[in-house]
Amino acid sequence: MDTSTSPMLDLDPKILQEKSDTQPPKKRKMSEKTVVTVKIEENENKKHKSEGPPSDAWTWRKYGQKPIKGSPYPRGYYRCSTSKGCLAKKQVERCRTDASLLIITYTSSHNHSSTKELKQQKEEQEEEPKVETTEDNNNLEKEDEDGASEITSNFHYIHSPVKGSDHQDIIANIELEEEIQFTENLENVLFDEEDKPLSYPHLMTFTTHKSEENDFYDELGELPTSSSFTSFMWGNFFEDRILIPLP
DNA sequence: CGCATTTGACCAGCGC
DNA sequence: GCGCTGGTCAAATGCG
Repeated sequence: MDTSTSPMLDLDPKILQEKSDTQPPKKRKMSEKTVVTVKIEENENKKHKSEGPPSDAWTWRKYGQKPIKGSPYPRGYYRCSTSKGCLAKKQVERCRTDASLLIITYTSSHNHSSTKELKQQKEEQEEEPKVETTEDNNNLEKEDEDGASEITSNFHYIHSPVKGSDHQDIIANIELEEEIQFTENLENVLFDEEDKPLSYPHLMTFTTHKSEENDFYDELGELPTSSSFTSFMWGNFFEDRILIPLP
């Protein structure tokens, strides 16, 4: 990893788009990366396990997994399968020294709306021609404004200004400051306009199926394949993401 | 039967 | 130039 990436970079999604378009597709040195650290509190000890399958937001298809040097945990490679031509990808790995931390690296951006958004748009169009743009930003912001609930999720979301290989230090530093903020964001995103919970049942204490899978991952040190919570991350992504252009 | 996941092989960038 | 490592591909397998 690079030790020279700056955490304070342009956050304009438009710039992201432009850069992505002009950058040649290289295997490494991707044009933009957004790194998000997710803290998974396992105090319930796999009891809540809950990784419900993705439904509302984007769906991700796993296309690879590789053991990462220096980390006991493998890194999973996911591609957005919501839309055929979507270039969005993400990498999910566990923090080397703290298995309760997931480091999610997003690459590229979605060129489509999430299924949830599509549904929302459709409903809006049918019921009432709201004067509202269909841009991702607006939709996501709208979500953010709605529904504050008291969900204290089992995840804490932490933005990580990627720096070097030592995520731990960074995480330790930013966790206290940003945890609160992310908890708030999470609460907001978890609900849509009607205060109905969105597709993050696993974030709540509700128990759904797929629990065995989570167990399996926990035991093997694998990464949760559930994409719903990372889909949520995309929601926050547009507001708080950190772009990390590589040199 | 179709789709998602798994997993080993392959390819290419990067550092020495 | 070579070796290492990360990232992607694709066949096999599993699941709904």
